[in-house]
Amino acid sequence: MADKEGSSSISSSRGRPSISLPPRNSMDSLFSGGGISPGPMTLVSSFFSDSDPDSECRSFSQLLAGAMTSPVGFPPPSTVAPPMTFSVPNGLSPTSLFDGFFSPGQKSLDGGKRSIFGIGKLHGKKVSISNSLEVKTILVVENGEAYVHAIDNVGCYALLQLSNENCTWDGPFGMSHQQVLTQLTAQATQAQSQMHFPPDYPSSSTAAALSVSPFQSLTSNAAANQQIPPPALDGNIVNESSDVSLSDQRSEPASFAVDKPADDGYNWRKYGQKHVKGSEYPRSYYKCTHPNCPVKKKVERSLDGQVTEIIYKGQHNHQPPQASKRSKESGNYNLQGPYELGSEGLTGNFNKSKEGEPSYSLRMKDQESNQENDQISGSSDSEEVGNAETRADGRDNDERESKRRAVEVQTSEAACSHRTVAEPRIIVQTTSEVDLLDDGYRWRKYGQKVVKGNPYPRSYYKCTSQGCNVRKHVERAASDPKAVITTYEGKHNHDVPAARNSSHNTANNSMSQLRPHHPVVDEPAAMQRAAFPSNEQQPIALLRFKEEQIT
DNA sequence: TCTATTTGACCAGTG
DNA sequence: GCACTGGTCAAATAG
Repeated sequence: MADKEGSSSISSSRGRPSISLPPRNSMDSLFSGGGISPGPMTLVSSFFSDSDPDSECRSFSQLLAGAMTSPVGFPPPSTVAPPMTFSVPNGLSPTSLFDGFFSPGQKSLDGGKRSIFGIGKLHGKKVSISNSLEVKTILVVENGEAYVHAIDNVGCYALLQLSNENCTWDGPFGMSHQQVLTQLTAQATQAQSQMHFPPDYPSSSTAAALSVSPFQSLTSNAAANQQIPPPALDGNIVNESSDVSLSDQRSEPASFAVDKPADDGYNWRKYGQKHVKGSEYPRSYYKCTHPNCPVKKKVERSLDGQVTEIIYKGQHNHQPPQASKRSKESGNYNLQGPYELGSEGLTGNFNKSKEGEPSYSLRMKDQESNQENDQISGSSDSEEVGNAETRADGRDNDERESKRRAVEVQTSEAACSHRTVAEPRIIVQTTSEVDLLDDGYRWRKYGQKVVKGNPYPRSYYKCTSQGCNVRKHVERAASDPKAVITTYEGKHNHDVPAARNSSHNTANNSMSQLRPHHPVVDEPAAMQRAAFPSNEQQPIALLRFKEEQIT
């Protein structure tokens, strides 16, 4: 594999070997299989191959590729980046960088199968790898110098050399690749403001940075922006949460699949998989790995790894694992913390976090696009839902905790503008106490069963609306018949029946109405209802609260 | 050797 | 009560 870059011409540059970037076709061949063994290259390959050259979202590499006899014919001459030469330290080639990235015995942080992020060894050098939405990078630390090897989603390669003069090296990765990428992104933002792309040219911030000055030392910016946090560049998040984008492009799921579902702040262990009837895709079952935590989730994904649906069940009885720990364990980054974003461009795309707020709250703040809401919803968990409920009903936490609730966070299937794959549909199912019993919908009891240890039967209801598959289970506590556990499954595909949707039920149903899931900024329910008067006008992310009053 | 995933078997819910 | 289906367990397997 290391020899597969035969099309690259090696020359000397500043004492280091350098290569001229081969034409796009050659680069494609490097990353599109053809004897490439599974592993990181496969990952890269799939990542690249998924890019649609005809899509509207064109990346910087397409710009570059266009300048280099690109088959996609980009970019317009006025925006063509100058031909570039890329240097590679110690004779490493772009392909050799990715070849055998994780040597035997080395384990990537997500288990070594799909190395979306990890630290490994390459030719005796410690390297880290990450992928963003558009750019994969490998940070190679060698003799106190750092090199960032970046490959974007159409296979264009660039090498950037970092000076350590102004960087803090507190370890082999003192300056993380996130920081590097942040620098790139910051540069890109600046570059974007200086470059004039055609109107139909979606920005590609990180890419732009690379295309503008692939060899530009990042030292100065690095020093100035050391506090700039690493935004969520991790592919795991991008893939399934897709909450943060490096640019103002719509975020999109990466094409490569990951074994672990969305990084929602918790650690999960897969305990089963089954092909479910009615679904062409297998369903995976995950448990929260925290001891005694009952939370589970089901993830359905398509054959190419795209998550089509995530269903959460239960409530975490613990705090999310420390982000730093998770970073080590799963390769994800801490989204918490006081971010000091160094550029307006970044500010517009990344959400700051309030200190102490969960990372998923970070993602939920200031959501503008529906898709972002989608991702955020997917990242949320029961605790988050609880927070949202608190704000929604105005009750204090204690009371809330004593209430039974069934919350459904539903996301629509907004597709990326240039993708046909739907975003995952995410449902959160939790149960706790509630007063019962009219939730506005009409139910048909279809079963009842006496459970061992409980003198009261457990009842099963189905929504009576034709074609609606929502069900609920109602169980009374053995100790207190007024304490009822109601579990909802599924999502109503219709409005609340009119007769129940008016008059006295209006107030009660205010929680049942579809509401935007926006736990940070509270809105009067009436306003939200006005904004989303029907299911057909649902926002992408919705919360449905159901409370039932026992009579 | 350890850990996570896979997968067939089993069980409970549902029609 | 039976058959089907979804959810879970746990041994086998892979990394």
